[in-house]
Amino acid sequence: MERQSPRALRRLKRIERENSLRKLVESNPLLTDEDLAEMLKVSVSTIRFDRARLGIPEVRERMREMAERARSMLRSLSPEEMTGELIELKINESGISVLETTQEMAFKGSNIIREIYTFAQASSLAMALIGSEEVLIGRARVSFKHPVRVGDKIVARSRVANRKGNKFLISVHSYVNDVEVFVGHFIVVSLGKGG
Amino acid sequence: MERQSPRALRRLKRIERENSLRKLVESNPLLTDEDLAEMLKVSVSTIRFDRARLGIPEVRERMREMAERARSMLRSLSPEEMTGELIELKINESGISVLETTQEMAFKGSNIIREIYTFAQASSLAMALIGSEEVLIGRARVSFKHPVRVGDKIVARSRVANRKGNKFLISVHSYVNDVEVFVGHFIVVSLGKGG
DNA sequence: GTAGCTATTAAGACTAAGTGTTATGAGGTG
DNA sequence: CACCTCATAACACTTAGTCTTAATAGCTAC
Repeated sequence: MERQSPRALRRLKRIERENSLRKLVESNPLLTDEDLAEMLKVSVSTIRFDRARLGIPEVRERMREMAERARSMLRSLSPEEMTGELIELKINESGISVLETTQEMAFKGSNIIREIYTFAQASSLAMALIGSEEVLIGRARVSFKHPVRVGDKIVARSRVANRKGNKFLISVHSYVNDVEVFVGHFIVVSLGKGG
Repeated sequence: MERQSPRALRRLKRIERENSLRKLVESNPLLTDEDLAEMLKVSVSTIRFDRARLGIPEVRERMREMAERARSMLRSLSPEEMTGELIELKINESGISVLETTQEMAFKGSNIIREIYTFAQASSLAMALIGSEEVLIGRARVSFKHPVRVGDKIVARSRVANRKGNKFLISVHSYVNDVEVFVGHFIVVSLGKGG
């Protein structure tokens, strides 16, 4: 183990530092060269050379990338958007919503959409049917008939099938190109007034 | 309608521009003063004065804010994190996951967690139980026993109740402080090998 | 009609967090 | 000794601002 020359050791030290640098930047892309220099106990110049070697862009560029990616991801992942767009709504009667699926909604390394999204669209549509602010899902019986793929546009149609007091039985059928991909029956409970 | 003095008209024009500015920046926070100046057909100086009046920070600050917010939101909203953390897993037998709930997971203006998250945690835990890459949910019967609130830590316990070929019946019970908040029965289908 | 107000534009000096290039020095090597 | 690698430093430049202070255009009020 003592066979390494001091020169090789110095090189090793540099490579080690570069690995740390990579990890640091990855875990927190908002660190400036100065921050990094302090953390790794080297000068700012060294950090700059390291970054150049590793092809890591400057903090502002990293920020810009994050902000941009965030803009598109937050769109597709925010509760507002993962539930689809309401295109028809008759309170206490029926409603239709459409969800455009994107890569972010798919299983990693696959183009199959996670069932959560189909469920989220259907359940939020069911809840929207009730003309009340405070609504909760009690039970649900759902069936995923057919896998949905990235790019598919899911059309969910729902209607109130039954009502007993503040409990609504709502059925939702979702389609992709007229193929039924999902059927769900939700029991939704309205807590506030107005339901 | 002709009663307005030219002076008042000029003021109106400015206020109108400031409204446009506000909207532009809100819809795309990554626009520089130069971009904005071009869009609104005024000089960069004017944009700077307007921003100062309106208290809109510079583009880099806006970027930083977005990037920062993105970091925390992506954490809580990304499929990886909205499904909780696996803390125990016996393939084809049983598993436990824990989900820490945050404000982002709640209904707007409320501290009640959207049912989707309980469902997402449970369904992904059910899928994780199967030792196969390609897994789909066939059916599910779920019951939301009790509302979950922001800050609650949901512990989901699941086990394989039955198996017929590549179809698994998996039950999941979720608790917050030993109170059962969710029960679900999932039929999960394994497509790949290894199940 | 000239002084004054408002909105806009411009100009000057400064900042952060870089870029890219070119020294300079410290340690070790052939 | 000359040479190499690595770390550091020094210098000029960039972007997208900051803050302050003019300068101008267009109208108004006395």
